[in-house]
Amino acid sequence: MGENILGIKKTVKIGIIDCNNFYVSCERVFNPISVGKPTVVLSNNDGCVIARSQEAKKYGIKMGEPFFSKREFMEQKDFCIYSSNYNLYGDMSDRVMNVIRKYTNTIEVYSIDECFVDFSDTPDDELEDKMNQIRDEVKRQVGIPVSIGVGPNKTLAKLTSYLAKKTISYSGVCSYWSSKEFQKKLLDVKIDEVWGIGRKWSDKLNIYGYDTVGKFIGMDDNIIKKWTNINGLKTKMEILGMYCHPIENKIKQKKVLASTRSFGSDVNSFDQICEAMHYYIERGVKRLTDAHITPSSATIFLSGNRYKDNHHSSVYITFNRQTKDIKEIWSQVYVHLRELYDDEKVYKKCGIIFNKLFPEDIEQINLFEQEFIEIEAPKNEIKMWAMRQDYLSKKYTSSWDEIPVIRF
DNA sequence: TCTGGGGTCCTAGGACCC
DNA sequence: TCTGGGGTCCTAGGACCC
Repeated sequence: MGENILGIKKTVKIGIIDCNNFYVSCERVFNPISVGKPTVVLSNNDGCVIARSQEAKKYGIKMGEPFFSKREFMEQKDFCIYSSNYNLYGDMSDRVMNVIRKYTNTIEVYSIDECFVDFSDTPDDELEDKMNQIRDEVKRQVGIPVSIGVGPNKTLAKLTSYLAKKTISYSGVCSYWSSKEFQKKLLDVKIDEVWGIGRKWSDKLNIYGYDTVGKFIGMDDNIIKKWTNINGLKTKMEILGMYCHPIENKIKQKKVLASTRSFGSDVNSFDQICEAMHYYIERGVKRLTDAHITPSSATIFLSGNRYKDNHHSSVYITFNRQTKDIKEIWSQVYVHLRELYDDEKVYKKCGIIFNKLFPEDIEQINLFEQEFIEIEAPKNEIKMWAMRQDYLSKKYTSSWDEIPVIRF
């Protein structure tokens, strides 16, 4: 190997390792009864489907489908249904990544269920062995099945992985260089399947007939730039074999941290909004503390049901100093929340987004620091806003009380 | 009456990702 | 009845400066 279909020399080998149906696979490790049965995992509030087993996909259950519209069908077909259990998934994700780290020094954890790795130093004739080893060891040690695609850049690694999954003979690992036939097939992939081309852009491209990878790379650069932005053009360049998106080996400093939730039911009381907002602040501060960062400003927002009365209001708050103190944050948030809240409206969601995050050892001095008037925290007793989780599995890996017990 | 040009910074909105 | 949450980045436009 060495050249791709367009005659460009290969210089790097980027792998994408992603967990198959990740949330479903996590549930199955601890609930083997679900293996072989159609299985889904639901979003917060048991709102919509966010993960599906192969069996569920065969029944036509779509990603993002509202649960209520398919609930009866799923019960009839004896589906296994789970509320999302992020404690479990986060922990399983760490375990998967740690196994992969034994095989490579260059890894970018791209999301909870996938990572990019650099295989450039692996000789061509050892690559497939190595990919198989990783896949087997993750399965053996963590119990999660993964797929691996490798190509000259991230976009082509993703495309390789996508196409391989659609191919029956595929056994979990696949290389861009495995055959010229394979590379030709990439040109027929629908444009909306390409990493970096989302719904809005693919709609526009489809209207003008640029509906496949092959047609997209034939487009004029300036047109692409005009219809999308610089990243759309980078996507074309990567499909042509250029290397535009390097692997981010270091953990990136977060720029914002959001803590928000939809309510379990509609809310039209200020006291309940306060309870919810205070709770989200507590959760957000916990995550700020874990990440060793401190905010100096935040945006709070209140919004209605986006499928009914789609109202939204927000306010940007600069704290009197950089702070992680819940009382201090609450006292400043409360004043603005009071102003934002409208008695006439019904709310479905609220939250806080912390901005201007600094590492906790760097203190930003504010010359005009003011004292704050402390506002009492709301009493947590109504909880109409609390989210629904009717199908929650246990914290098998992160709570001593819920560790699975094996009986002989 | 006529009303520059170039630069930075900030924000809102909209696209993308999982 | 019931429709997720948490991110990043780009661009346009306004404020402000000289």
